[in-house]
Amino acid sequence: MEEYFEVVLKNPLFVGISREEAGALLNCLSARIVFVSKGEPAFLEGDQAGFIGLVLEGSIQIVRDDYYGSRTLLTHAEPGDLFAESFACAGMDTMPVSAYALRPAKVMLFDLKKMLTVCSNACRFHNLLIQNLLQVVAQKNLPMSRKMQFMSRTTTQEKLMAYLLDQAKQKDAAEFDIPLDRQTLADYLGVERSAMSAELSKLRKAGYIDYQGAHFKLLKSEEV
Amino acid sequence: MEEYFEVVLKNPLFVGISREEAGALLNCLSARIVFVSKGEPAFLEGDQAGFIGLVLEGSIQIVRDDYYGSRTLLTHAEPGDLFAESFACAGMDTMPVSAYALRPAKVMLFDLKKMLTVCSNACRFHNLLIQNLLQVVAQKNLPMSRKMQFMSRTTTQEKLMAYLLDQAKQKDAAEFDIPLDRQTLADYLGVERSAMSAELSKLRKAGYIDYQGAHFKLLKSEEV
DNA sequence: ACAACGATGTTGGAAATCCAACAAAGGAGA
DNA sequence: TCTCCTTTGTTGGATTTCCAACATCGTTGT
Repeated sequence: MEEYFEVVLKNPLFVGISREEAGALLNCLSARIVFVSKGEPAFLEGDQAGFIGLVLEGSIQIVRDDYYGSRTLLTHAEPGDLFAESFACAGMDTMPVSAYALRPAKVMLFDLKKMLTVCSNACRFHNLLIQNLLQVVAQKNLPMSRKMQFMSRTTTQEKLMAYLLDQAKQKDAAEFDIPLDRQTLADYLGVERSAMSAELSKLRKAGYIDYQGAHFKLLKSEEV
Repeated sequence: MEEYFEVVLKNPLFVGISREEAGALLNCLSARIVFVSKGEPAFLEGDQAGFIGLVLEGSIQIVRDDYYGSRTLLTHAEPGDLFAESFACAGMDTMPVSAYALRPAKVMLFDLKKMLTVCSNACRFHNLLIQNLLQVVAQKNLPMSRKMQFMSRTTTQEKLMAYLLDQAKQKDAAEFDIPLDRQTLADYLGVERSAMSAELSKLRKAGYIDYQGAHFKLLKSEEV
């Protein structure tokens, strides 16, 4: 167990917990470690929910099979990442998704109930943990609703401008660097890369923006 | 205060709290009621975060002003609805959005700290409240990520099929009623209504689905 | 029954997007 | 420096979507 303290403690769920306290805490939560062979499931849709996973080694893919059985990748958890926490915290009784090991994986599982209930040992961690958990779950909301704002615009130009204006606002400057390359940005906005590049060019020609590589500049203050 | 117990208690945040307990609880949380005139802000971007709002009367709009000041509507809270809870729980120090009263409004404000900290009276509610809050916040994630799955498909047909397959799965039946009318569905999927209607027709002609009004039937089991 | 209205389906041209293929630019390594 | 390779930009044709306008259908109210 001890060899994984570092990976575990770097997760935001455990901020405020020291290495010395980790052992007692994990024990109190009756955390258990599970080995998952490559391609095998960590859990399957329909399995009982109510636990939170943390990847220690390898990687876990969360997938959803549709009505006819064809599969969509939802997320991807690497060492240090939590998974299934939204489902557990939302109070679902069974999992609406499945989780498979993309590579041979070790995952640590926590029982949510244990985390929420003040333990008999009256250890000081529960309150801290619950606040951390709340924060972790809440913080997932923000980037998602932000992304939705961009994606729900109709044209590629509008998506781009919404994204760039948001970046400008975050940096509080009309000139800034974006953290995504073109391909990643295109995927993020849900458009095709080359079409997006073309639209960027148009926006530049029209005098709305200027850019070079990842560096962008907003020029006009009118609506686009 | 008492006259609002009904609105307050119907919110999922307070499940498990009886009408008799409400007074003590709200007192313990030092909940305060604020009146907001039509068009006035309940709070502004940059204001200190750390509180949760609940609409008692009227309605509140959450808006975001972009870098140049043009405004986007994010959400809309009616009596009984919470607002700003994600920002507070995510631990943001200042609000990234503003909230205005669309109609003259009364809102109840809770200090998040008070909610998270076990009170000196050792009242039994805090634990319950925190769990409820966690659940409320987590449950916001699920519909959002679901919607994202649909919206991120490239073509309208794919969006429609993804939506319909999801409905089929939820109802666990190849035949089911959808809860949205065409216009609402189009908005939800981020496409244009008439174009969507046309695509529905094509899918029917191609033999993938059949439908009449809100009643849909999946026909082929191959990929679309 | 009839008119009025809202929701849905259909259609045709304009516009935007996708897609594939290629050009250009920039970096990393030999 | 010179490749090789990745990233970014450009282009043209096929496809899809948007948009506006209108047709159809069912409901509601008179």
